[in-house]
Amino acid sequence: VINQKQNQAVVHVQQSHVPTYKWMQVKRNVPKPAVQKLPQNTSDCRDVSMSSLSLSYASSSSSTGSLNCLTTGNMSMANFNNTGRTNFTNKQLTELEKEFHFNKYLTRARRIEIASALQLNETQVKIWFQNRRMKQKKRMKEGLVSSDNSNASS
Amino acid sequence: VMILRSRFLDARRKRRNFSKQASEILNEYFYSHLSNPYPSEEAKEELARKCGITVSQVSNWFGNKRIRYKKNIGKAQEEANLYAAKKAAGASPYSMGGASQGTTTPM
DNA sequence: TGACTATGATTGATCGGCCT
DNA sequence: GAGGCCGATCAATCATAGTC
Repeated sequence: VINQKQNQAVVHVQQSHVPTYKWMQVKRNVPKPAVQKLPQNTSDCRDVSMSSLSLSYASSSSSTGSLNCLTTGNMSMANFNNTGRTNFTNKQLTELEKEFHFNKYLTRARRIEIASALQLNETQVKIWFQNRRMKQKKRMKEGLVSSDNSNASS
Repeated sequence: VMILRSRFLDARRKRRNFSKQASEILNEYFYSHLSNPYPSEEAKEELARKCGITVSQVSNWFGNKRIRYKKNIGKAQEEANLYAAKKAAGASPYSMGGASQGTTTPM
C-alpha cells in the first residue's frame, strides 16, 4: 500500500506504555459546523418511497430540462446535521440513482443540471457519483452485482 | 426526532459478529502493528482468508478499529497492553504468516 | 423483556496521487 | 495549474447482536 502518512513517528509517550502514533492524531478537515437546522416541515425526507418524480431521462447524457420537478414547496434541500455531513433526501438519492443507471459518468453540463434540480452543489453531485462508482465496483468484486444494478433488497 | 433515519430500511445491513478466533487474529495484527495499522491489500487478503471473511470486511474492521481506538485511547490501551503481553508470552495461537517486521517499534 | 453496550456496515466527504 | 477520477480512509450514524 502507498505510504499514506508514513506514520511510524511517535509523537509523544503517554503515561501508559503505549505510545501515541501519528495516525492516532490524524484529523480530517470536517466540513463545517453547519448550523443549519431545518424546520419541522422537512419531516422525513428520507422516507418518501421513491414515488412520483416524473423525470424524463434520455438514456444518454444531455437531456435538457428533465429534472426540474423536485423543488416542491416544503422539501427543497438536503439536511445537515451538526457534523456538517449532508443527509441526502430520499428524493435526491432516488434521482441520483436514476441518473447513475443511465450514466456512470457525468458531463459538466449534466452535473450542473442535476445539482440545480436537486439543490445540491456540483461537488456533492460529483462526489456522489464517484462514491457510487466505487460502491458498484466493490459490490461487483464481491459478486453481489452482475454488472449493472446493485439493488440487493427483496 | 426528525433524525431522518430509516436508511432504506437497510435489509442488507444484516450482520453477524465475527468468530472469536477471527477477532483474535484481527486484534493481534492490529496491536502488533499499532504504529501503523494499515494493512496492505495483500495483508488484508491474508487476514480475510484466515478469518473467513471478505477483504471488505477486513477493511471495515480496521476502519472501525482505528476510529474507535482513537475515540477511547484509554480503554483501547488496556487492550493494547493486553495484546502486547500476550505477544510477549510468545504463544500466538493465530500466527500471522507473512510480513512480520518491526512490530509496534515504539521508537 | 427492556435498557445499554459492542460491533459490523454504510456513506458523505477528505486526502494524496495520477492523469489529461 | 486546474479539475476529475481512483483508492483508501475518516467520521458519524445506523441497525443488529450480545449482555445484564
